[in-house]
Amino acid sequence: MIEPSGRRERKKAATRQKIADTALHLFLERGYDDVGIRDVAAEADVAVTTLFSHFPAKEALVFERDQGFEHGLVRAVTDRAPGEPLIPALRQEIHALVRHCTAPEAAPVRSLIVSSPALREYEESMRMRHADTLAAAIAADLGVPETSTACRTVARFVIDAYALACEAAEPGDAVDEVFRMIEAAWGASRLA
Amino acid sequence: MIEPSGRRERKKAATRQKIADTALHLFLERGYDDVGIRDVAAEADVAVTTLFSHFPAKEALVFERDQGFEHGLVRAVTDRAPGEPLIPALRQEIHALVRHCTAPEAAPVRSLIVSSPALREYEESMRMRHADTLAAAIAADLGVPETSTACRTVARFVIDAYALACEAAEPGDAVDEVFRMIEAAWGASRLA
DNA sequence: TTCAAAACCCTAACCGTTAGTGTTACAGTC
DNA sequence: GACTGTAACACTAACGGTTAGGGTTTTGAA
Repeated sequence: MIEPSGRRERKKAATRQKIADTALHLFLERGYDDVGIRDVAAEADVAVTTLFSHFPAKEALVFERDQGFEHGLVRAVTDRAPGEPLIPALRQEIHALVRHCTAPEAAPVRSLIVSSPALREYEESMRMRHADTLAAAIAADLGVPETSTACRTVARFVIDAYALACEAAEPGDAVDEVFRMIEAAWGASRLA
Repeated sequence: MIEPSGRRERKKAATRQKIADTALHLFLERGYDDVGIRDVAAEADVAVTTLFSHFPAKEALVFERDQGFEHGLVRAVTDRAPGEPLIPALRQEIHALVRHCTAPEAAPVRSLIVSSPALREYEESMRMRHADTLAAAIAADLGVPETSTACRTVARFVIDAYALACEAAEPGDAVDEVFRMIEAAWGASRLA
């Protein structure tokens, strides 16, 4: 109940930031597989255990900037104007997210991820959790049970749209193309 | 070019089988996390290095029986009667696969997988590779480039159908429901 | 018979991750 | 300002999956 004020919070955030920055820097410099956790910890001047108290796994160091992905999707559902249809709102959000991750300044990190199976797997598994969260948000918004197959399906499809577009030659066009398909799929479900 | 005849192949297969059987037995008995690779190797009476020359990772021991999943999907595309439409063929195949994995005798292995995050993640990542293979097969069948977004999309959707149905209360109904959506999505793509 | 390769074994390590056990620095209280 | 609980951090040592290095046996073929 007592929320810590000021310095302690800032120091913690600074430590976390320093670890993430150091890690990304080393990874980009020497490659993900050629930098060990012990290297990162040493360079960031923290103990290995401290590193793991801030991040659940080595891979998480790379996706530090990726916060807000899940939150953004949920908000696209919950915060949309009354009467605004679901799918276009999600389409717009996915457009934004895809632009963000295919931006030129994100290219080094992207190629880092693509070049490491461990990172690709980790990302995929993150996205699946996001799909579950999104499905729950959609179900809540529509007032149907969380286990609704249609909600879970469309949530997965939306995450697929993101993944496919990030790998496509023309990401923006890919989003539109996949979303035309999603729109049709949603129309064919009982909940449309 | 020279294919080894007989005994050597059989012995290798037998070793592989023995490792997989021993592993599954131990996992079901004591739980996935409470059985180490060294336990499995000792019980199967092989060296740890031998085990890893047969299986790429601990998780793979659990999915040994799962061979044919990918192959079945691809064959559903390539071996269908001339003129038979794509989606219903895939629907039928997914129905079969879902029945197989929700069958009562598969329940212990299923709950083993569900209860272990590592196994769930490994399965998810396997399925994604299957989606890529399926996408390539569909693209080849339709004579379009492998990078076709519509093909890659529908392949992912089909894999989603499998995953969603396996977790659904009524797997058969879930397959049908998701495939109604996929059918609509496919119809909305340029390739239909 | 001889030979190369395949399959296997053993040892020792690497690396991500965690448990156990302190130590320090801060926040709220007196 | 001293006191105290606790959050953040450190250190050591280990665990468990995985791999490298290097050797031995089995097998198929010349």
